Amino acid sequence: MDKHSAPLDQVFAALADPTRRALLERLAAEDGQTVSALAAPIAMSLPAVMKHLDVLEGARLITRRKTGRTVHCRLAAAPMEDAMAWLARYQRFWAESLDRLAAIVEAKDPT
Amino acid sequence: MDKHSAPLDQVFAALADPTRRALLERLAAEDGQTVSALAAPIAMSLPAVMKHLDVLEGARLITRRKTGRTVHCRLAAAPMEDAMAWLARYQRFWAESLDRLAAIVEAKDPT
DNA sequence: GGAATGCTTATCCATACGGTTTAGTATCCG
DNA sequence: CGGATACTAAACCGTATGGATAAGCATTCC
Repeated sequence: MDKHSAPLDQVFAALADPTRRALLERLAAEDGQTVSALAAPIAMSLPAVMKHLDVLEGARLITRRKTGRTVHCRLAAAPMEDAMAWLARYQRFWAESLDRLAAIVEAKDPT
Repeated sequence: MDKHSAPLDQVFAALADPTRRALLERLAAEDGQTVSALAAPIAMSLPAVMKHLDVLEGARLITRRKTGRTVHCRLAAAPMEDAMAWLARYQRFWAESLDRLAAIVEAKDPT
């Protein structure tokens, strides 16, 4: 189940940057965009965007394929599944705190 | 809904370190542990652990309360909900690829 | 009061990160 | 062939990160 995944370290680190999250969102909206198409709307030099793509590829969140002189990027969301699985183990804690809050509210107002 | 949350940047960055994830896991197992109790099993200086706790507190993933000379840490999982919400938007992409795989398998074996 | 405990602060260090500019390599077009 | 296009590589820079030590407070205990 983690053949397509990268260490959580790299996945979470990759997701910690807003530019990189934006790149993923753009690929989610339209997959297979070229490097320069992705870079165009970003107020940043091409090499800087390249480095972000390197990080995303390192975390296996995208794949790149060169055809001719253009490189197309594809979203590879699989590692996010592991990240979500990790987070899901804590779901009960925020749910629980809501329950506790409800209990407190209930106790304060015994109708 | 994000009153208790920190920017995704900080949450994901906090989660990107294995020491910090381990600290969260330990608090999930037993909440309210003291700083030194948390630090004890970690092969690292106390100040180093302190800095990790600072990062976790900065991401609002824990809270600290001092009583006497001991400080107790409590898990505050709420920001994880935002992180999961962000990831959840991509769930269809990994689900989709599984569907595709299923379709391929099915096509290859037309019984 | 004095010593031990529990945490914090300060300083320092090496490496990683996020950005820049400049230069280089393919590839396509005319 | 020559030039434009699309990306890549290299060098550099400031700041942040993750670690270490050493010293500094409070607080509790004897």
